[in-house]
Amino acid sequence: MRLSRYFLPTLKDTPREAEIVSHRLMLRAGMMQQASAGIYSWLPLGFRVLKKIEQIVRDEQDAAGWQEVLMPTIQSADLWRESGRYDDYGKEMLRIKDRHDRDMLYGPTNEELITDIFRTHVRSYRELPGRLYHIQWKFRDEVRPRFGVMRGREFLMKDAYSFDVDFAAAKRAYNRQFVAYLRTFDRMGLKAIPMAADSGPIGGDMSHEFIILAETGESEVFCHKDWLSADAVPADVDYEADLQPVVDACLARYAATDEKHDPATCPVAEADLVRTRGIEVGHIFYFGTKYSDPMGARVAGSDGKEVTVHMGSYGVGVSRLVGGIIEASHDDAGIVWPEPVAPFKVGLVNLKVGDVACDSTAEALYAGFVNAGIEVLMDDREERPGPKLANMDLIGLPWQVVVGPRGIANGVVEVKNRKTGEREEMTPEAAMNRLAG
RNA sequence: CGGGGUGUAGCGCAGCCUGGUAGCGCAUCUGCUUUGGGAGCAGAGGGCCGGCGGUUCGAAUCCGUCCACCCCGACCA
Repeated sequence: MRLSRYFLPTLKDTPREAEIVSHRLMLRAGMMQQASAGIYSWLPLGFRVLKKIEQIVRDEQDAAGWQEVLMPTIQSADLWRESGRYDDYGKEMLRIKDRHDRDMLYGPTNEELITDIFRTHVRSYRELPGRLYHIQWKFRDEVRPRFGVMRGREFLMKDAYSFDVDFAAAKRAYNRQFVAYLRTFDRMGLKAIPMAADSGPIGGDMSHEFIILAETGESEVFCHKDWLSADAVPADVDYEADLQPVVDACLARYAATDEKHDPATCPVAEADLVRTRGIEVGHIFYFGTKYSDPMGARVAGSDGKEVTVHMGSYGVGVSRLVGGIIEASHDDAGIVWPEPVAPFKVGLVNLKVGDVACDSTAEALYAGFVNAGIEVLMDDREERPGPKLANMDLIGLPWQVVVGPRGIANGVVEVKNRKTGEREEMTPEAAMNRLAG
C-alpha cells in the first residue's frame, strides 16, 4: 500500500477526550474515530488490526473443534422472556421496538439465540457435542463507557457455546476452550493468565478470566513470578486427548485478581509474588442447565430418557484486544505492534521523494515486498524526513526500511526494528532477504 | 447513577470574571527556498463561539434551560 493513497489521518496532538494511552494512540495513529460515547468507526489501519486479531481467534476456535456461525445483532425479546433474562438484564440491554411495536433488543450476548438454534435441530445424544461460535458486534449500554475501545458500548466479541450430555463432557469442552485461549493470546504476542473468576450476571459455577498483563491495565492482579517466564502454552495440542493435565498444570501456578486475592491465605511466598496490572480479554464459563432448562434444550440419552444439555460459553473481546495489545506494547514514540497483529509488517520510507536514486530503490523494494507477499506500507508522500519517521514510529509497524540519499550514496538502506530500536545498514537486497523470512 | 469538569476553525487552546460582533499555534491551499527525526519566508481560505430561550441599544462573554462529551466513584467483556 502506498501511503499517498492510504486513508491514514494521523494526529500530532492528542484529542482532548482521550485519557489512557491506547485510546490516545489509536486516535493519533488514525485507527478509529469516535462516533458517540463508547461507539467507534474503524478506519483502515485500525480495521486491519481488528481483522488480524479476529482471524487468529477464528483459527484457534476452528482448531479446537468449533464451527463458525453468524447470529444477528437484533434479537426478539421473546427468547429472552423464555430464559427469564429480559427482566433481569437491566438497563445495560438496549431495548428497541420495531414498527409493529414488537419488543426487540440489540444483543448483549447470544445464549438464548444459540440455545434456540440447538434445541430446534438436535434431538439425540448421538449428535453431541454441539460446538458453535460466532464473531459479532454486541451492544451493552454501559453507564459509563471509557478507555476507548477497551470499554465501549458497542464491541466485537467472539462467543463460543458448547452443548454436552453431562458435566464430564461439558468439562472437556471447557478444557478445549481453556487451551485454545492460551494459544490464541500467545499467538498475539500477549502474556495471558487464567484466573478464577466470579461468573457474573450470566451465572454458573466454573469460570476463568483470561487477563493480559499491562502496566496500564484496568485492574490489579497478583501472580506467582513463574508466570512471567513460564511458557504456559503447549506447542502441539491434540484436542482429542485428555486436556485436564494441561489445564491443571496451568492452574497450579498461582494467579488472582485483587477481588480474589487475599494476602492472608495466599499460598505464594511474598518474595515469589508479583503484583501488577492486567486487562481482561477473555472469559469462559460452564453454566450447566441455566438456559437449556427453561428453554427446553433436551436430547434423548443412550437409555432413551430425555436429558437437559449442559452448556458453556466462552467469550473473547476482539475489539477490546486492539486497545489491550497497545496497552501491553507501546513506548513514548507510539505503538509497537507484535508482528502477528501488525497492520503491515514493513514500513518503507522514501525520505526524498523526487530524488531519482531514492525513488528507484524504494520502488524496487516495494515491488519486491509485494511480490514476496509481505505486507508493506510505503511512505511515498512528499514530506520532510522528520514527520515521516515520527509517523512511522507512531503507527508502530514492526520493521522500518528507510531509503534516504545519505545511505543510497553508499548503496545501503537502513533497517530498523521498531521494538528494539536497533538500526542496521545493508544493501537493498539484504534488506529484502532479511524481511522476507 | 452520585460527584466533578469541558463545549470557541480540522486538531490543541486563549478570549468570558470587567458585554462592543473573534484570536493564537499546528494543519490546509498558492509560490519560492529547503530535505536523515514533526523546516523558512511571503500570501490565502476556513468559525452564525454546542442548541433553544431570556436580559440588553448590543451577548462567545450575563441569566435560565436542554444536549453532547470527558474525568473520579459504583458497575462491567
